[in-house]
Amino acid sequence: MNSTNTAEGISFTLDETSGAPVYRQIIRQIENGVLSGRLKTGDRLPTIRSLAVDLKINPNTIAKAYGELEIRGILATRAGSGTYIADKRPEPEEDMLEAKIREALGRFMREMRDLGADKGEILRLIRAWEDGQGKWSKG
Amino acid sequence: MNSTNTAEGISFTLDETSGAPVYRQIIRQIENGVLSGRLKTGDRLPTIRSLAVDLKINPNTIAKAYGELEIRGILATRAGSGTYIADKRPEPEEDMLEAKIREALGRFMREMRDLGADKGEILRLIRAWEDGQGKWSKG
Amino acid sequence: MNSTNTAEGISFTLDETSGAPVYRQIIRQIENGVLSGRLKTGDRLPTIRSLAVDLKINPNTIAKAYGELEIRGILATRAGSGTYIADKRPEPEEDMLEAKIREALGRFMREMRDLGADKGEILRLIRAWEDGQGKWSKG
Amino acid sequence: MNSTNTAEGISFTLDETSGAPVYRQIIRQIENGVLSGRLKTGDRLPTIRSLAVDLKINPNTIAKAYGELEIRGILATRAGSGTYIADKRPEPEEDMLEAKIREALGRFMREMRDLGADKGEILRLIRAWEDGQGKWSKG
DNA sequence: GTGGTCTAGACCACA
DNA sequence: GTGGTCTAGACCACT
Repeated sequence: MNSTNTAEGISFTLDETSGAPVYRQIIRQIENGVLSGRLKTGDRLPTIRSLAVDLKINPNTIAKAYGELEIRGILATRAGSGTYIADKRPEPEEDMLEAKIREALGRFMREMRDLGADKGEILRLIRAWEDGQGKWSKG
Repeated sequence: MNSTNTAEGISFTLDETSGAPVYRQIIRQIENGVLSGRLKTGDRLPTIRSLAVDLKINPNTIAKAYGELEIRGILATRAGSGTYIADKRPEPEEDMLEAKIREALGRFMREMRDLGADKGEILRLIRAWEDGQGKWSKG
Repeated sequence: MNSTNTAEGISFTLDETSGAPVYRQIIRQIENGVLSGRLKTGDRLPTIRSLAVDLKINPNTIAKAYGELEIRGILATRAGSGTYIADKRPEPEEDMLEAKIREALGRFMREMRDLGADKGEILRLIRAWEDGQGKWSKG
Repeated sequence: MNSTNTAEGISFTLDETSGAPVYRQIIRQIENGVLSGRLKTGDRLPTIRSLAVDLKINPNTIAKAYGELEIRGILATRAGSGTYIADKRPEPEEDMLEAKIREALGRFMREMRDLGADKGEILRLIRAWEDGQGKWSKG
């Protein structure tokens, strides 16, 4: 389904099947990392070039994602040094996080229903889910 | 997050936040319905125009989704009558379904991890999930 | 009767009198080019916009033709780069080509019969046919 | 490729692959029959119903074709009796016929070129063409 | 500059 | 009233 990159406290996974723009997938994953607290002020992000190589996409696409997050004050670029999580982080933390979890859950339950899986089977699948199934272990 | 339509055995939900093209979201939901067996050969889909009104999008967008599925042999059109699930459905049923469930699960666990929810919390949230939270009841 | 475009190894001709949808005429000509071997894996097609200008039709119409062929695995799109004949081409080559030739011949003989031309006259006309009568020379 | 009907001096063949509207295919075949002289003033056409059954299409479609030809003075309907080739036939006979033959030839040569058949092969195929290959015999 | 998505709206073929 | 075709034009993703 995708390609994954792991580095400096965050790993990226692209879902090619969704049709969602790549730069937006990257933005969302950084946002989520910040919201959840896994990414903290001062943490360094992968360089544009290394990430481009790892995800096999054009550097401009990553630059666009980083650029937008910089505009929104979530990232800061120190020339010649790299890209970091900014000091000044937007306030609305806790609610945002809960809302995002709820949304992700809703999307998931909706899709599982469409695929014919009921609550029991979903619970069973998740219990059987192993950290390290490719994209759960690292980060 | 979205708008929903319910009719003739399938309901559609659009996720505006994902960035995924609307016509592709529709395609995926029909595919899933067919794979899971909820949509069967001969079932009639909502008309292009009625679905366009319900989802508040342009009819051409629905036509594009239906059109792609017709090219792929999943839908069949009877001019002046409507759009139906085709007789000739591709074979690879069971495996496809499992693969899609696994993929959806992977995407979900990945996103929940990014958001800082661990397996225990996920299980708790799903157990608390009520059918009828907007998108679970009908179908 | 039509407008013609020549570029990158394929030329397009639209027949306005037939009533056949323009996008389907384009599809058929690309299919034929692939079947006959004149179009090979990796060959680049005219850009949507340039072809639209040449044929004096709307770019969306070309996009629709290319799109259908992409769904069927005959074309591949590289965003920002162009549209190409796909690697993975369906197998049934030889039979398909013969069948298409037979069909075209049948259509033609049928139409000539309706128009009152017998076999002798048809042979005479074809022998007199000159390469370069507008649509025979290039390629 | 099609379905065929034979009756009262004209046989109809529908080409489903072309995408050309059915009613227009019918019109063209009647026009051609008249132009070539095979259909003469007073000749009776198949009834709408019988033709609809034979070609497996909706009677309205045939009614539309007959109706348009009636407007153009090529057909005449005698209530309760049937549809006939009209007395008053449009003048531009000879040139029209030649032009149509030339066009059909051009289309055919163009398509054969696309399919990779050269003049020699075309001549060979036509010489081998047998009356009675399904659509050449009757009428 | 490449293709992709979506809208709005007109007109056609068919049942 | 159903879907199909085409246009014009806006905006986006990606190279």
